[in-house]
Amino acid sequence: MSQTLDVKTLCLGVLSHGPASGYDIKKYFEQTFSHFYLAGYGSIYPALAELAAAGLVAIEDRPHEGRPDRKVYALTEAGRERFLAALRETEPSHKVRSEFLVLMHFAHLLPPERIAAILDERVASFEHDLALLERIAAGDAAAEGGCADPRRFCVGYGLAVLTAARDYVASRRAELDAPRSTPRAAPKPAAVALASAGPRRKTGT
Amino acid sequence: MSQTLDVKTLCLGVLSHGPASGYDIKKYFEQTFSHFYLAGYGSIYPALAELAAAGLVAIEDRPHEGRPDRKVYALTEAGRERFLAALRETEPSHKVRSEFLVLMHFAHLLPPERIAAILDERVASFEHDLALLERIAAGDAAAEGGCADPRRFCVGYGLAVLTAARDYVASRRAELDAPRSTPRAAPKPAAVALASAGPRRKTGT
DNA sequence: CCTTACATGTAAACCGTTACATGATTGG
DNA sequence: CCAATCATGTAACGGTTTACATGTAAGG
Repeated sequence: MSQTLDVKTLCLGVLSHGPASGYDIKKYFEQTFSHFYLAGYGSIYPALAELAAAGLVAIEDRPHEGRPDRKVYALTEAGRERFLAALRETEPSHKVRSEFLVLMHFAHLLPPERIAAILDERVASFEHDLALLERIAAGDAAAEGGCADPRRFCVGYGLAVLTAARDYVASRRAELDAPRSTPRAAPKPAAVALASAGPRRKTGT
Repeated sequence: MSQTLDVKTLCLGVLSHGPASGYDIKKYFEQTFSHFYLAGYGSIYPALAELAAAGLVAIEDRPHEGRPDRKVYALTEAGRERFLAALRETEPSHKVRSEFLVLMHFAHLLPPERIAAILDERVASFEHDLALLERIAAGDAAAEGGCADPRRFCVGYGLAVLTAARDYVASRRAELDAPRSTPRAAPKPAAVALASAGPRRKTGT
């Protein structure tokens, strides 16, 4: 079992939906994988070159005037088999790398304005991602094709998790603006429930 | 603004809580950062060596009999400043790399048993992480020190997000065992609700 | 006019993971 | 007796990110 799925394999995966250029593949990554996998041109183009050298994809050159030739890649039978084999051997790991949470862990070392700015930015970012997913969900509902089904899991996952994340961060952000009432007084049930899921009354002062 | 926070900087951060050995630091990473940052010995030890060479940490050698000498690292003033500067310059990014979601995206290419196994494993993994966070939350509540406060945000975040993730995956897993009712009937309001984050009564057995 | 989108690629730097190497003590 | 814990480190490998390099066409 290989722990990781590299860009090369992901390119095969994208091409399993149909032929595409490197540029198209990048677009696909951005639209569909953006909330769980990232790849830039710097990894996609070399990956495609290696795949072509290995006979896993076929290239069709479509000359453009002015623009560089558009190279359209298509999965070969060998490529399809390789991709299925890779899926079979891949462990379903799930990793987060969050500078945001590290910063919040060390929040006591940062000025309050910075904390507020960080939280604002994160809420905005989550909302941006949510908007993207909602557009996809709406499109799927309209299309109603069988092919939309497999994607739905990931979209639903993203909506569920991002919503929870946004709500949590937003509620903590709101606390920063209204700290006067109870700097650390007892009840404040909403915040408590949020922070720990284990209700915990601070024995005030 | 540097996009990323490397292991070197994170070591400074851990040491800002007090002196520790490389071994201790790894433990800290596992216990406290596990759901948003990973680091192994292979990156921690070289990082500490570089930090020492740069004068950002001081080493105190504590000879042990039998065991290799325990090297306890402590932040120097220069180290503390460097860490604060790094925090100031760090963007609060937040990235996910999920082989799990990639596999689910291509679920139509995998046998149903595999899908079931993947979902089961992921639910188990989320529950493992949740148990860890709940232990921390419980410990914090007991300790009740001022130092617990900054950590609380991250623990609360983890609880909120992991709970949502676990619930979503578990509900989808349950559907696999009871798929007969509506293979592809027209409206299917339940499925829509599910895909968009609604917790959902399992249409029992 | 200027920015965005289209379109492909290379090279080097940077980092992290993995595997290797060593070895005593404690608890089941 | 075997596994886990304590404890540190190196070297090779693999992979991604970043910066560089080039150029047209359409739309605001």
